[in-house]
Amino acid sequence: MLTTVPKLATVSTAALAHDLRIAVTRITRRLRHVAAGRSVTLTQLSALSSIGAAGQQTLGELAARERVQPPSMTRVVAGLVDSGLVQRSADPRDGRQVLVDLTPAGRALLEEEIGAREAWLSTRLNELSPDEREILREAGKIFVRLADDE
Amino acid sequence: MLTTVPKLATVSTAALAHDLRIAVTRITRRLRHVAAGRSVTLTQLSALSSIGAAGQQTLGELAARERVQPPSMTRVVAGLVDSGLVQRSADPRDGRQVLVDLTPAGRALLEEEIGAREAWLSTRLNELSPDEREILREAGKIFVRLADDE
DNA sequence: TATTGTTATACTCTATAACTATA
DNA sequence: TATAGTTATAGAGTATAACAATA
Repeated sequence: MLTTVPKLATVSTAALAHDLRIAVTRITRRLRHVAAGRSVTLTQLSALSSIGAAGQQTLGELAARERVQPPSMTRVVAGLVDSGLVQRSADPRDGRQVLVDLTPAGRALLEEEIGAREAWLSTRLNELSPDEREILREAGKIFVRLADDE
Repeated sequence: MLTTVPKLATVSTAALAHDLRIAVTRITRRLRHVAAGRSVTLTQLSALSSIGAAGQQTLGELAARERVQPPSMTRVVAGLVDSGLVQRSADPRDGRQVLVDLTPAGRALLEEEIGAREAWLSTRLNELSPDEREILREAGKIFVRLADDE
């Protein structure tokens, strides 16, 4: 069951918001649980993905892209550097800034992660109908748009 | 941008899984940020919602329903009890068990939260098209189903 | 003086292991 | 001995405040 007041769910945006909060909370819990024990955490994977998508960038840019505060990103990057997946270098033009980029190992892991068809979520998605997958594909785009909203 | 390898996103389930992980990570981050400073956290709201939906139940049942381990639920419930939103009582038939239920304040808060049209997510959802809201409604159902999957 | 990033600290969320109370 | 829940502890994820280095 998705909501405490099922009838509202079909008519009210506020109820949809409530249902979505619960749904997102639960799926996140499950994804983090499944991710436990893997080589990178969900947060690290998200950062890795952003670096892969946008290429070498400053830590501040990466924090903004990931919508976290700089101190949080400092910690995430430190973990990735420790794992050999990301490298830091000084910005030759501005000594205050730190440039981050994927190492070859980081790029390999990112691609392996994308291609990991045996992953829990991939398996579950394969059990869905094409229509349901299309819904999730569109929902993912909307979520990212909402998350990026000012 | 949703993925590092946009072309794959339209053809591969694995890539969809990756995109969804990122999307869910980001929207969760945003929702938690928006929730900060409110009276209950997302986790507490989720538990409150489960108690509201299923009524008085044991702590173990609630933990199972929320898909967390009992120690985690002990802490969540302790916070809710401290806030006066949930009450605990001994099960008269089995002294080992603890029954939890909403207090009137808990029920009121849950309903207020559901009806909080001014909330960030509600506002954003209202800016979407009806079709987009329908996608999110369906996606929410699928997420809950996936999260409950064995 | 303003900006970039780091360190220190704290709070939420969750887990496993060890323990207590009851059955 | 088995079960329900709690306590102790730990790790991930995030934040704000204070600081250092550079511009």
